[in-house]
Amino acid sequence: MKHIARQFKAFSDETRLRILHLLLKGECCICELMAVLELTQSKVSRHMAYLKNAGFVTDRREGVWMYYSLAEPANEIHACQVRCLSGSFQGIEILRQDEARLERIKTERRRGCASCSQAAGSMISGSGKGTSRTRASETGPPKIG
Amino acid sequence: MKHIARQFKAFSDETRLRILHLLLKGECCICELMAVLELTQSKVSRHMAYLKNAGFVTDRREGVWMYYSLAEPANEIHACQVRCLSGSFQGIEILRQDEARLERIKTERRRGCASCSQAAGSMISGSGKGTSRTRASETGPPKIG
DNA sequence: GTAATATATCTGCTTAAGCGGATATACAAG
DNA sequence: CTTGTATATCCGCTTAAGCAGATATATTAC
Repeated sequence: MKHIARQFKAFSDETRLRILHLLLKGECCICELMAVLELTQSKVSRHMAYLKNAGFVTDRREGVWMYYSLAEPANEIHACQVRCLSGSFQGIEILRQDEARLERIKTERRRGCASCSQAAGSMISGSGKGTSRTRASETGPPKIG
Repeated sequence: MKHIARQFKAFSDETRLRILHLLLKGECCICELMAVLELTQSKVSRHMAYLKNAGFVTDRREGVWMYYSLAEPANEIHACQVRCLSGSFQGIEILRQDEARLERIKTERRRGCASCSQAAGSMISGSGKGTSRTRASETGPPKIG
């Protein structure tokens, strides 16, 4: 009973809904979510912990990067909740925008540009580094596909 | 978007889930919910206001009594949410108990016994009054069917 | 009008969420 | 080992939820 309330509570925050919506499109890492939703690192991380705790999300480490994706539904209730969530996302403008931005960012990454340097600061302060390859992108973790 | 978060938030409280579960079985008045769930009057009333505000519940006045029931789904999202909710209630022991208690209380009412006298106090303090008919039950508003 | 009853709302309080910013941890590379 | 990067967690704060108890409103009966 408490668990059910907790599950719905996971859906009761606008930021978490936007995150879940992006995860419906596929696996994301924290830095992608930060970039798409323009949120601080701690905020994204905290919400991911919440969603993981509620059982909706799983993570996978790949080097330094954590990749998050929707968990396989544990039971019919869980599956129903996710379907319901997905249905609720129809026709919401801000979510369409998020999706477009995510695609752009994923594409940029494929072309070798790092969407993530140091959290919400050093990329801006060290402005030259944005276009030049970072060591991180050379070693390749945020490659997709 | 905010609206969706708010709707799910309506499902994120254990008391509200229990109330919604009872309303799935049919119309109830505040005093029935108080009796079944053993809650204070202000607590039930507050949650009803919340649910009404979120669009899940409508009310109907009949004399002094307010009857609450699930609102007709306003759209497919709403309908889906209610289906999902209903599915989430399967096999939860406390909800089965609530349901049984509701049936008992509705039956008692049909036989003329008042399940509601003054809110959570005078019925207990004035212990003799519990079994004797109150004026309210003589005039008959909480009759069912 | 008064009295009684059912429900709604306000008041003051406690607890939980959510936040930004700081710090800690985990991993990779040298 | 040190350095750098990505993420997680802690700290202090602010705001929202939820609560009991008190009060207000609405309706009925007289």
